[in-house]
Amino acid sequence: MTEKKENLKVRTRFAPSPTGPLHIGGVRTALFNYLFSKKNKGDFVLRIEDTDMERSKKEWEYDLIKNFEWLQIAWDEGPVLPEGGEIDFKNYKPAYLGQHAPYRQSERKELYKKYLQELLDQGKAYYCFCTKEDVEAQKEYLMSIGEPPVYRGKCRDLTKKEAEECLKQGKDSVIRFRCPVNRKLAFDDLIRGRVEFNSDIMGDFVIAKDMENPLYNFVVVVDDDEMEISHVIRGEEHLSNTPKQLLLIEALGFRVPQYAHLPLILGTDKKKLSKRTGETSVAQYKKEGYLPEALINFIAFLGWNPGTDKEIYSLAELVSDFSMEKIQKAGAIFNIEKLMWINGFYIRKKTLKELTELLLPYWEEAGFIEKKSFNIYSVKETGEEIEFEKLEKIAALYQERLKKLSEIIEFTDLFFKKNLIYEKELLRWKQMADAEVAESLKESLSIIMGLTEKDFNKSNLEKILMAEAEKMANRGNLLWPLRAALTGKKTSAGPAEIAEALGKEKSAERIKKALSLFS
RNA sequence: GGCCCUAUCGUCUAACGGUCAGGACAUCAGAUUUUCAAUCUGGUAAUCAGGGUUCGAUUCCCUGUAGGGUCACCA
Repeated sequence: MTEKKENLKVRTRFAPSPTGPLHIGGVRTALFNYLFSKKNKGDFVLRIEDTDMERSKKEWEYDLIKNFEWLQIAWDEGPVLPEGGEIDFKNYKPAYLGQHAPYRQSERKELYKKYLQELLDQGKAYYCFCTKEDVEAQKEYLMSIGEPPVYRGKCRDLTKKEAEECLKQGKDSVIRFRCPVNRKLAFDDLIRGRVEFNSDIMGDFVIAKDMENPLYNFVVVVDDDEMEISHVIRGEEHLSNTPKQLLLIEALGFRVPQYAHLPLILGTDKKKLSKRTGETSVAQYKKEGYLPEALINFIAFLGWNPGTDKEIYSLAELVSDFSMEKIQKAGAIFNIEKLMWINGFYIRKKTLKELTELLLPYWEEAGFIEKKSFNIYSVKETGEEIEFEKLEKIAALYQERLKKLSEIIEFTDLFFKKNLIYEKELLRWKQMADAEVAESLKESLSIIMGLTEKDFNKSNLEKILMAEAEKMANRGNLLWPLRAALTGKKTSAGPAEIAEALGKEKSAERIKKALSLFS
């Protein structure tokens, strides 16, 4: 039964259930499957496990595909988004790419039925008519005496005739797998090495509610075989499902794939990453302004590393350097600090145009600007027009300050607001007296007014400003009140660059406003 | 509770059985700065415990401890 799929093409799969938003753990599993298959010139398959019709939703399936598109993780086979705009989820059906379509389990029921019937006919599976309550009570009892809580009902000894009789009477039933007694089940996990289980710990588990509703452990085995999956790479939470699947594979006469159980991604509480201990949905990270390349780079390094000091990796580089042997065995805590650092790094790497384009939706979302025509936006609060190049200048000021794109809102509101609201005290640098602050602002104002519209740029401003500032006891005496007047903030980029981005008129206006606080 | 998995700085991790136990993030100090950021320099910081095996264990073995996963008519 341990005949391996050697010499076969490498084929991996990611098989999510569309029961919620795509989460980080899912991305990691998908990523490693993708990397391994690409590294080995193989195929990567996406299969939608929607056998649980109650919990599965097409919206989630759509969300999943959308997010992978954003992450740029592409599959060779599986569902792809239909062309066109609005999605009607009631009738939503993806197109399928590949030889083994459909890739949705809900559309593959005939296949499962065939194998289910086969197991039933061979007596390897049987109908069970025990009530949920009875099974539950038995489990609790077994647990209380320290035995494995497995099904040891009587239905396994029912003759086919008796079973048929019960079926005819319309008794509630499920289909169980006849689990062999005291069988050693071993496999060589690519990450963990040899792992052994005894068949007695699982009892006769349920493989289908009925002929129409097969369950996870059964369908996985059928699909993986039918789709010729060579390597099953999945989270460690599936480790204990493996012996059940091994048994099913044997019963159905399938070939055993190679298994690789990935360490879990942990929350700060060291438990499996969940909503409680940190954001888990990819969509949320996207919304906050994490770049896909940062997320991929970061997630790849959760439980894997190339064995060198290189830490910045594109998806393509990951493919070429990936190796299963370098995968960690222990779980890894999702460390948001490092993600932020990597994200900041990738933000700094963007061209100004790219960055500005990425920021546009955030400014629009915040209600700062509105697109008017190609390259022209209007500032909503003032009605002024602002062209893309100007927005680029603003973006440039914050490129090295951003850790995530959404931060741009709090950084740049000053460019889009009519009036700034701040305390008078903000304008004071160290121990300056009121009169000194006013004097300083007047000096700045005259410098600004002294420049023509044409000469009003960062380098000219900096030259004059610094020359003046040097004359003072402390450069801050000139620079701080000016910067504070222009921005209304404790922290920001330098005054010259802010003034340039703001423009002469607006800069002057802001200084006058600040000055008015001292009269 | 049964079964299974795991264990190096706070975090992610490197180290054919021989290294001053290395790197990155975070942190601290310094340089640069009007502020913040970025950048540069430097520092603090780890082999879970106890037994073996060995000339020599972070590394191999055992026991313990701790953490995690899983025991559905979910996946």
